[in-house]
Amino acid sequence: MEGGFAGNTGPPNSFDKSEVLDVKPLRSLLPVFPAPGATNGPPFGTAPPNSPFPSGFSPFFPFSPPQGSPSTPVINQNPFDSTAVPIRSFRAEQPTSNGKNVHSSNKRKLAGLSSLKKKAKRSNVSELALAALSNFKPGINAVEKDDGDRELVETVLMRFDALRRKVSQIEDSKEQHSEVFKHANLKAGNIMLTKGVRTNGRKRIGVVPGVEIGDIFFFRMELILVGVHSQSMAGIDFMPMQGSDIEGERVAISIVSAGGYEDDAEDPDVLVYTGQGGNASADKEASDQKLVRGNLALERSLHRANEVRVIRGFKDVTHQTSKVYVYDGLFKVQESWIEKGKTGCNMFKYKLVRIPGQAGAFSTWKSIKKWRADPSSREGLILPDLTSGAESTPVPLVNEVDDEKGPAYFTYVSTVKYPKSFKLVQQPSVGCNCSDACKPGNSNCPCNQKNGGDFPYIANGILVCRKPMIYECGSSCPCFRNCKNRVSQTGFKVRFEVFKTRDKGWGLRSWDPIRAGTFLCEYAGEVIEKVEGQAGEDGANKGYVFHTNRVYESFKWDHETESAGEASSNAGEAFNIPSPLIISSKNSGNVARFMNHSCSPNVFWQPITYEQNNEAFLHVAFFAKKHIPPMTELTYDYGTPPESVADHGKKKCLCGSSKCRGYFY
DNA sequence: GTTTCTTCATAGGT
DNA sequence: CACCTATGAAGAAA
Repeated sequence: MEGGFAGNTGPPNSFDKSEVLDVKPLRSLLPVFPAPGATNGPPFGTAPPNSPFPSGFSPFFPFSPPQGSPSTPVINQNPFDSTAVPIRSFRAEQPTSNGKNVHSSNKRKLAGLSSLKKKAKRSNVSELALAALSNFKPGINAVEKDDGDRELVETVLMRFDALRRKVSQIEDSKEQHSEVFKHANLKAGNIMLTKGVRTNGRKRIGVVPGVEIGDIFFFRMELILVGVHSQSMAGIDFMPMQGSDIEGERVAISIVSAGGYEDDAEDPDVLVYTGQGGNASADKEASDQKLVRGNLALERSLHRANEVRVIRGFKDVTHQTSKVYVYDGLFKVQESWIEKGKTGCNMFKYKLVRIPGQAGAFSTWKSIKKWRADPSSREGLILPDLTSGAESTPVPLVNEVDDEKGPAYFTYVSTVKYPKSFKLVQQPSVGCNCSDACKPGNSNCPCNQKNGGDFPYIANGILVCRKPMIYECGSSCPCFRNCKNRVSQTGFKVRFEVFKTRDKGWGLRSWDPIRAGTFLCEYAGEVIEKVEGQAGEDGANKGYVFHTNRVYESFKWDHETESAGEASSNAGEAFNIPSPLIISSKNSGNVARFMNHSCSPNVFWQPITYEQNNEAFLHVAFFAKKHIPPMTELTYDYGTPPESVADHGKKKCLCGSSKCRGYFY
């Protein structure tokens, strides 16, 4: 995969580095850290117990609500309550004809200017929009900035991504090639750092509180924000060695291996990492690497035997152009040597060995890669595709825990079916006039207008924020099937797996790493009338029902600015459902029927409508609440019945979160 | 304190 | 997709 060269797990030429490079001799170092005999007892406070996979999540703490605001109503009957900042109504300036050349020739000069001057060059529009987005309460104190925990890490990551999605949405709505900010992730990261919304900002050796092995990231900025690796591009992060008697001694504390150099990562427990520098660039030829900066720090870490965090980066299978990073735990540098790289220049090599006893992360990814290539190699496989081809992506059925051969019989259907008699509560709406695909910035597009002017999705079908209702393009829209406003109706793209859980029956998880905001699937099944007079509210459908009229715990997912208004700021995350909907997946359904309940879930639902054959139908769509590592069980909050319908219908909850309500329905 | 330098980024193009 | 290039920001070093 990484094209590593075979057999390079040892030093082929152990010649003295000081002969090749003019460096201070390192052998004067005394191995004072750590204490002898203490090398094999790393603190595994973050390792999930009793599970080969990252085990889910600590309680999710939503963003702090505005001071004194009342608790959020869950059902909001006013669809236009949302007071989002109206940034999309602006139109970007046209670029100058030779804007590109001017820009590049000014590059050198601009580099030295203050950010203020650079900003002044941008259009007022972008500045206004960004200023509006920057106007939020940091909600993080000095202690939390220095040292985090699981809640803080999750909150910071979710707030970053909410902001990034919003910046990206603004970027998408601009005219093409207009002179606006690019790189939504950098802009969002910059705002977060400027406002001090970060955690674990104090550098440290070893475990980062709240960051667990197997956690995934989609931007280098995210690594900085939670203190895993505080270099925005460089692969080696280091810090001063405390108590060192050597002037300016620095040890490596984390490295990123992401394909930038010829690393050897065949063995999950051994990483042969290439030092930094020596690459050819626009103004420079390839050269020998020097024993400075990160390389020197790694050399010191070899002598000091300190723990080094390893983050591995891969091409994201679902978004070919971008990368996904996995925190793979603690390693130690075991040896180093110099060898000639492909350019013929000397490269430093560092052999890092994984400290034993840690939960698997990269090893899980390697297994998945094998299953992808040969699905029949999946351990415990019962059925290669339980959808029988109904979905474009197969869904294997596996059981690795007991002898059960599968769930009770049901018919697989990919979408929700309304009975003929169903009384439509929504008028069919007019389609758009967009010829090929609806454009995010087109304020004349009726589909955009129905969505309140904001295009609901950014690239790759990522949801920007929750809405009272999302209106996708329907069959009367002339735009093509691949219009970006048809995310939920084109079927799921995630490589799911239905598996037998240890204590909750069958469950759902994914082979793919999932970004926050990713559309997962809809809740398929038959729309039914309320069943009266039977045990529990669902009667014979019990356990396989979705109700839109249950009480769902409110949570904050969107980026929230102070200017959005105190009183109604949460209203945008309540729903506007014209009339309650009950879907049963008892007899027929899709993968959603296997999703279990959790009181701190990683998935949420969102109502969506689009029209088919001149009738508008409501769909229940599921989206990822946060980044979800592969093989992590997918769960959503089942909610509670509006009245205490039947206490005997409740079940003991096994979600295990500290926010667990004890029961679910 | 300020500026320059280095860096296993990204996104969008061909 | 394998490569190209424009844009770009953090932190260390100067």
